[in-house]
Amino acid sequence: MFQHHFQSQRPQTTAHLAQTMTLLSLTSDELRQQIESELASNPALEMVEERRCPTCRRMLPGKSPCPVCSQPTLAQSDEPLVFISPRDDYFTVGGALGTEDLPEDTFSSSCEELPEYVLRQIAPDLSQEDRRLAAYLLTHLNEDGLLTTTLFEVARYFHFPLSQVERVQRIIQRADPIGVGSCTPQEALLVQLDILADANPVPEMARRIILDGMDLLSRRQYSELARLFKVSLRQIQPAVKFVSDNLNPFPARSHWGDVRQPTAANVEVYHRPDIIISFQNMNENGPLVVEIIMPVAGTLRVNPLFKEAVHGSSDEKREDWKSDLERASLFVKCIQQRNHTMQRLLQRVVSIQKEFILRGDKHLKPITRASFSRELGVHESTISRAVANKTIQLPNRKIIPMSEFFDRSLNVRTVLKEFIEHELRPLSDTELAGLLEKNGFSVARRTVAKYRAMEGILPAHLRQAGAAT
DNA sequence: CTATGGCACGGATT
DNA sequence: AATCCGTGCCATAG
Repeated sequence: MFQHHFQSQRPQTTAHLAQTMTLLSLTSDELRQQIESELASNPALEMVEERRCPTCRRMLPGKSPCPVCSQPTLAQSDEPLVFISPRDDYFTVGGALGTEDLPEDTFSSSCEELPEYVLRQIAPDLSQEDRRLAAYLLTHLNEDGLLTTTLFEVARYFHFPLSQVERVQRIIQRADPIGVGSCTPQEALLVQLDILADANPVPEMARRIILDGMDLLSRRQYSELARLFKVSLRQIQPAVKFVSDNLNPFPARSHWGDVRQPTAANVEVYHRPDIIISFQNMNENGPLVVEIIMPVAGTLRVNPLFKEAVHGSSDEKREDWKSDLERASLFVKCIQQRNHTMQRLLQRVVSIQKEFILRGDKHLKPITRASFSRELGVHESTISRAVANKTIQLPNRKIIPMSEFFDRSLNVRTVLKEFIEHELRPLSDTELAGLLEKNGFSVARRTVAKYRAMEGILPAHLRQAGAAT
């Protein structure tokens, strides 16, 4: 039914469908490459710059007010606000379109708002002069929230004494993503540790392993670490756990992978999300704003002048150009199709998983891709493609793979973890299964065991009793 | 006998 | 069509 409508509305070839499918499965970064190469090879395509929001620099299609920071409009609807957001952060840094040669960590969309966010927190406490300094420092952060220049450079640039720069840096480091503006991950950890130490007891080993064992720590070579300090593995264990649980060497980055067992290789860390969810106007009670990133400097369209010219001319080139036109319009349609699908998908997903987004893992509703495909009237595989390989940034700056929205067991695992954390005596898997059952999660005993393993929790007889946090 | 981990089957996902 | 994930069944450890 909808399928028919869908196809008759767009009487395209199978090529169209195929291309849309391909585009759908691309991440924003890959999409950028696609668009760039298409743009370069096809003269009929052009990019039109959009108007920018004066405050947040987002590009706004049409004349709509900025959906992210416009205060008054947009009623308090419960529905999330989903829109396509062209972001050219990737380009402005390098100046040119080819940014391939830029180092990985030059910039990222996720840190665009960070400087402003931090500055807003600390600005009231700063003098005019320091504010300028802070602003400068904050524009030299990489995507991890670490400084890309040295304090010395900055001091020289401003002709300020180094001590002054250091003072401002210290203030920045204590602002919200604690440790932001540090020069190294190590420094960030130390700052975080200091701040935590004010309020809570911290393992005395923690400071030492960060200070002298940073190298080994980051490579998770704990036994080496123990040897370095001439203590047993058991003795440094609490400190290591403390550090990995509570500290984050990349202040702007959501999570530091999962620091569990020494499970061999590096854990994947995400940056440059494909989708960003935030609160409208940073208001925690406001509606959610969902940006689907289009990593280009505007909107793509068929160049009307080119079209005109082709119709007018009778060159022998005319046939070539006609095919260019054809291809261009096809490409644009595909992009639009992609965006449309993403938009509808996100609208629904965010609306359903709002609790999860706001309150955390426990509230994830186990939904399936299949149910969405029915709801949106598209094929299952369409949803799969749209979800696969994409990452999404939550309002709390965590970046998670989009597939997490469809994790069938995350909520159960989280609750399970809580039970085990709060248990008074080590509960067996069977008991845990029963406990979960009572709370509305019906899982087999065998599955409890699997989840435990997934979370790196030891079996009951190896856990020590009465672990209260 | 109880608690767990290994293997394999069926449905969901890709 | 190939792969992943939750579960049931069974062997093994305590």
